[in-house]
Amino acid sequence: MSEKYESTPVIDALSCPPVDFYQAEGYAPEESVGYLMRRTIALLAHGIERELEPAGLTNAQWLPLLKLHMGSGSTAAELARACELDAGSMTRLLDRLEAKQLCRRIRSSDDRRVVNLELTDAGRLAAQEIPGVLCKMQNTLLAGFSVDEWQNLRGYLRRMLDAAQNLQTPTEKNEK
Amino acid sequence: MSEKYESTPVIDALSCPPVDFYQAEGYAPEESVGYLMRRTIALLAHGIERELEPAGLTNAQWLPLLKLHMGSGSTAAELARACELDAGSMTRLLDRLEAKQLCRRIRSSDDRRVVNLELTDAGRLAAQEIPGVLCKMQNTLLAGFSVDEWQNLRGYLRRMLDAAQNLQTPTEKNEK
DNA sequence: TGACAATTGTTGCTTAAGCAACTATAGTTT
DNA sequence: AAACTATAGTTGCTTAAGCAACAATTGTCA
Repeated sequence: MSEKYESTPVIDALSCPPVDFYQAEGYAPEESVGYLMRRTIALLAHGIERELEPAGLTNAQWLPLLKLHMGSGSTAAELARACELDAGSMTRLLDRLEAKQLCRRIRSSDDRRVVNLELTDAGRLAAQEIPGVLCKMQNTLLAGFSVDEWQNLRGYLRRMLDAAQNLQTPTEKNEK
Repeated sequence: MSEKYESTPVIDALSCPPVDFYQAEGYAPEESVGYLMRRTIALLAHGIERELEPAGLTNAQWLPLLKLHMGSGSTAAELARACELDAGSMTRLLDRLEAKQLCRRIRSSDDRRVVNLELTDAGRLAAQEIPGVLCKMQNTLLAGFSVDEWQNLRGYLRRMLDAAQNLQTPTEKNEK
């Protein structure tokens, strides 16, 4: 994968030529899309955490609580998968949520391995605040954007995310 | 700088009307720009970590080492600021870097509070690998993008980051 | 039925970030 | 000079994520 421009690069209307946007020599990190996204997400997360602090939720806790509220997973394992989180981390996260009286653990009777999860009234109340905060914060980020710009942006992000997914295992050529 | 749309909101060709892109009712998290960016950054970080593992660097460690190599800070406090990191975290991060023989701590003689930092030969070698990996990974994310699209994207991200910065203290109206 | 495999949840370990308290040193003010 | 203020670095605490090991189940297949 060393030679990027082998032989004659075919440039026509359909195939976009492979562009190297960033190069190791003279690389300025603080101008890269990675840096910009990273900083933006960090500030966004910080803002969300501050808004949800009165509800007793930390940055790590609002996603599981929201997923629980939306019904995307009613057991610990399901919830961990839905949040793309380690099972061990989920155990301890649930410890903290339970300590705050936001949810309950109930051993299942038909499958005695699984723990069913239930929101408490306080948990439901806290969960209801989450979408509003997420929307408000994101609308703030997009202040001044036109609908077209917003759709362009989402398209770009979608494409990058798709590319990032293939980035996990870049060389799976050795499977038949 | 607080009131953007004072009195009667003027909507003409220049000022874009305030659009609420997201609303609490029927909010679908997995389609929002926040979610897309978060996932992309997570996968990107994962990929970078995997690429830098042979160099003995974790995700938390490559930025300080790079900053050190670029000369953006030669003391612990400076480096912490450059990486937007807590001073206490920096202490322990340096503990680990030093344990891996990637950098050295040297007490300054003119200001006996400060600790000057130096890369070891191994540290310099590891640091040199970082920009290439960052570029390669980001170019992968942007595969298929035209230069125009890339510049549009950067513009959008810039604008969001600027908005996110003001999001830190949304109501600083109470200072004279 | 009995051996093996898979799943679920838990716990211990390391890395890591943020906050508060603390010491040591340096600079500033009266 | 003495008092204060600020800065630099460290350490203890909590929250947190990922990994490996483990026990308790459940499912599968010979």
